[in-house]
Amino acid sequence: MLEIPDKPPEGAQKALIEAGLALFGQKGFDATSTRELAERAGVNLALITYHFGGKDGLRRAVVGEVARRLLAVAGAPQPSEGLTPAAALQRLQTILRGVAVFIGTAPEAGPLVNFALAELARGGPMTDLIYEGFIGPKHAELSQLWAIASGKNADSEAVKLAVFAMIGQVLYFRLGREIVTRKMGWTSIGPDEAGRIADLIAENLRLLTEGERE
Amino acid sequence: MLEIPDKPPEGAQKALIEAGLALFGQKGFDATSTRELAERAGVNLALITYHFGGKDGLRRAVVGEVARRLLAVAGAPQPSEGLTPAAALQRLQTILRGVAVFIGTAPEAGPLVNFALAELARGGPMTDLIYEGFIGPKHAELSQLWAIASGKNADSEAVKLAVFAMIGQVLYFRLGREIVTRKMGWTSIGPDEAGRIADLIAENLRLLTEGERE
DNA sequence: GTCTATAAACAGATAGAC
DNA sequence: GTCTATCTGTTTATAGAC
Repeated sequence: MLEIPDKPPEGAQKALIEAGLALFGQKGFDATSTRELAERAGVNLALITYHFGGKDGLRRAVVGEVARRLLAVAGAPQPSEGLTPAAALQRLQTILRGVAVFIGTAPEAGPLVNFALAELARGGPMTDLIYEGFIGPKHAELSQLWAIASGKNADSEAVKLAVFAMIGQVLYFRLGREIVTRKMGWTSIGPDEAGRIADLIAENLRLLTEGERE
Repeated sequence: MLEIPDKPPEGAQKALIEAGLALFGQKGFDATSTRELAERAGVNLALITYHFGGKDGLRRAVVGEVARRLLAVAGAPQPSEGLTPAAALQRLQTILRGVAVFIGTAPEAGPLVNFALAELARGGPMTDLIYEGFIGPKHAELSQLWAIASGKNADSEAVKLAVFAMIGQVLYFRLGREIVTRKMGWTSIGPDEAGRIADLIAENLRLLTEGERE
């Protein structure tokens, strides 16, 4: 059974997971050899099998670590009952701004998000862990906030789809990072650029939820 | 020099490109062996090297074919001068609805989009071809339409970013297809579901552009 | 252009010493 | 827990017959 670890790993395990996170995210799982992983982690090749049972076991461990970190970035879900529409909108904006700045500027965000997206796109067995541990609860929280802000029902199809569209807006700035920087004439996405992206998304949220309320 | 082919390939080359499109998109480039490619294409293994110079040459050929098909789906850019804001909005909605339905329901869309996104996320040499041949021109057209519909300047940062956010909304419904179907309680994304997604995006476009105009 | 046969390198995994 | 040395299968690429 797959689980999300409570505590960060240590020693050789930590080094291997770190190497897996970087290399899997950058080059993809299949393009990364066990020898590369061991070299990058500074440990012996045989330790992959010893600690994780094999390369695929390391993948599972990396997924668990990804879920753990995403949860930390997104913050624990908070009850949203009793919020006014304006307060719900503000909390939505705060959450998405934090995510936008994180995926735009945090050095470790690139491989982490790339790895998570690749796992999700494949729809393989790792999807479950990422979904149940992170996306499921977070989506529910966002849906409730969106429902309050827009005056609609949290369980309605419109609200659930709207939350997906909102997530897509944020993620594309990581996935299409090459395209974005090129088209915008930026050299990279730093704090300034991530801030402007966050501003746009926050404003879009306001327009969408207020428009829905009328 | 990489080029977008004018005409579809034939014979063994076509069969190999078709196999590459399906397998690269589904399993990823590195996870696909040349033997699988040859078997699926129904041709001899050695023909990959003969026709494309190796596995990586086949990847290039597949990218060219992807760009060719995406161009065909999105349609040739049309001049947008003289359009009223309402007409520009309607054309935006038509284009995005077409793309949403295509990536939601076309059987070949999954591997094709997955492959293109994987290439873009990697930011490797294939990015150039996809960007210059497809995304660049299309983004310019969408920006002009958005500018007219929202009353802003097509070269402004706000408009260019808004177009990226819009593209992200559409793409996530393919990338996160597993998550979407699960969360929505759908068994798959068929014409009905794709239509409802398109409706949402069209409505979002209206709210965003009209909101900006005020 | 297409095939068979094979080369040369690389993959992931493991036995056994320490 | 960590290491060396090695096994076994697979990978891509190619030489050469047809």
